[in-house]
Amino acid sequence: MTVTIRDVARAAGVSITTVSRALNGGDDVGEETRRRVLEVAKKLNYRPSHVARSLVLQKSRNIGLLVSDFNRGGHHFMYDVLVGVHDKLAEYGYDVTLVSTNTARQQLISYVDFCRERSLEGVVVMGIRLDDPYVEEVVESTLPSVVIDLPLLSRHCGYVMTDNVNGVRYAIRHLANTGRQHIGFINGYSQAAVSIERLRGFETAMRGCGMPYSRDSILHADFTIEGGAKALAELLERCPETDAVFFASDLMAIGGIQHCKACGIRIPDDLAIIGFDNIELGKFVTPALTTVAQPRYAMGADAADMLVRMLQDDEQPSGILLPPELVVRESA
Amino acid sequence: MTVTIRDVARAAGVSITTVSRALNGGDDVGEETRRRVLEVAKKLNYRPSHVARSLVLQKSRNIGLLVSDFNRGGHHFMYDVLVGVHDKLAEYGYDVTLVSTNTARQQLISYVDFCRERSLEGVVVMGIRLDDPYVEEVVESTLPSVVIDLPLLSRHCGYVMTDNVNGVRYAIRHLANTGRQHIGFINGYSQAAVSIERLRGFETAMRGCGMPYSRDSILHADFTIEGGAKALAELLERCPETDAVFFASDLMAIGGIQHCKACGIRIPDDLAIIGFDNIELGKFVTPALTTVAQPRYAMGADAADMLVRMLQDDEQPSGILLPPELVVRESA
DNA sequence: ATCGTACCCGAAAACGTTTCGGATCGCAAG
DNA sequence: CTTGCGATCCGAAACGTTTTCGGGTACGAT
Repeated sequence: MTVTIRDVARAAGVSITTVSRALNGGDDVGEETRRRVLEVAKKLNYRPSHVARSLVLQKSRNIGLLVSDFNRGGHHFMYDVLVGVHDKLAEYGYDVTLVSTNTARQQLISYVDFCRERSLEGVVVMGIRLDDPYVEEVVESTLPSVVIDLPLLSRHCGYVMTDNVNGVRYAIRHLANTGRQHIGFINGYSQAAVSIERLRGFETAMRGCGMPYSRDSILHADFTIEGGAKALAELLERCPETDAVFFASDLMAIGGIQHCKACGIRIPDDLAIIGFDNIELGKFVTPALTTVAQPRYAMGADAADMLVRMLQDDEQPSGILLPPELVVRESA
Repeated sequence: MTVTIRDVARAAGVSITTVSRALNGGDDVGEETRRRVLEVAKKLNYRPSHVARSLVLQKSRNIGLLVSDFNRGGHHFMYDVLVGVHDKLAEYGYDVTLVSTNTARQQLISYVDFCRERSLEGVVVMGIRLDDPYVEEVVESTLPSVVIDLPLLSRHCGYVMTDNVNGVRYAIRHLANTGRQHIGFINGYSQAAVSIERLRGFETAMRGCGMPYSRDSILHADFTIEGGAKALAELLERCPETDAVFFASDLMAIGGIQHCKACGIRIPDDLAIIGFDNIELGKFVTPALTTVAQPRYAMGADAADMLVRMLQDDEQPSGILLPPELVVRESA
């Protein structure tokens, strides 16, 4: 049925050793023989079996893409990162297999064991949170891994994330430059690593602009539209003088916009709004959302790149911060 | 380093044959022996090597998810389908590896060969078009496959798609029921299979409602926002009496909305608009978009399900039509 | 004593590769 | 004539499993 190296050897009148060498560019095979072997291999449409090769080489050239929670909000984010990871890995000749944590299978065994079973050489992790039970495993295991959006660094674990601190600074600076005086901040789920970073960014940026702010003007929501709307309502009740709000995600910002529409608050005249993420949606809400863009595809590609360098050149893992970009539209 | 079946055998004082049998539930192994083997295996944290097993069983329990063009518009669509495919396959104990057609690697060898190299047992295909060179390969190859959104049926190839005809009918019926008299249709890229289906749906639905329409009121665009806007402009020029438009995609419909805003056309008073896809965006544009929803996750899950049944029970492939749903919001 | 019958268990082949350590040959050098 | 050597090739082991086939043991019946 399937044509093996033995078939090629027989058809070319040489040993399988010679076929292997001829195909893999080994040096001790005659020029004439190599030509014949290549020709026969092509005629038979021979494809070397990756699983047999993996077995003997003890390398699968296969890496896992671990998605901690597949059906969480950030579709766009996940998808773009995924494509970035795939493209870069394909470029290096690696395959990628999907690994999710929320299927019944993975509940039973640890994800490291899951990868060991499949001889995955490494793994790119995304969608994980600080309070996730996986964090410990990722950090301590010897399985090479790169985490997206969570600053985990160890002997075998690196990370790539957006430079949230500077991203927030761009936003705050823009608000200050356009004359806003009382800036509120609606942050995300407090156990998300990005929330911590963005809070730090907010505080340093405010201080950098010499702008006073009170604890009252910093709220937490849950990254959803409804959460954003509710949080904004509370913020405005606490601090009625607020004339600008920075949301830690576009979805929450859109919730904010909806709240304003419902209350007759004019954007950006009465209140300026800036989000974070640059989801496609933001371009189409009215007013169009000013936001901080993350280089999603690049995050995936860079993560893959770092993982490959760890595997091939056994480079030390590192932490990479990718520059965000302020996208000014109508809402601020 | 890694613990193999041999280590377990040694530690348990039995042969590797017995270990294999004990772990896989073979029947001719003593109860006491089995207990001991299981215990030792657990203590050593033994994980059977999938690649070794794949080699001897000649089955990889691994299926490919072929994405014809990763970075085309339909992010949401692709992602949801992907998750559906993954979840269902995980449930059955299959792994899924990503296969894309637009990397340099896949340009060199056919996708069937790509799958053969990796011993993939089957493949779910999405994002493919009628004029795609892959179509022929998918249909003719003996590699079990299920195609999303393209009605390809052969000995080893089935498909699952939304019931576009009925989806369109729901939309048209809604427009007719709300008193619209002159309905236009802006279709997508003509080589997309769904476009053909949707055109068919439009024609039968219009006839079903006893509503006259001219060829002039049917236009083609390219599934993009800009394309939708331009197409609507031309439609209104050709047929100024138009009081409702059905777009073959939400993105194009949103383009239509933008055009209306720019021209001062009121929605839905002057013009009713309905889209197709139910992308997240539609909920947030103003006016909120009325649209036909596709069961994206279910499409992926059903495709996976069918593929597994082909593999395990060698069932014949079939064509599955999933019911769409009309989501009425503000634009019609 | 012989036979049959369960019941356990192991040796070895097989899956398709890569690679190590020779083997053969021709030819130049001693 | 031996020796050495480069060039070219091959045999066989190894990777970690599953499975076929057969061997052994114990026990009861003939």
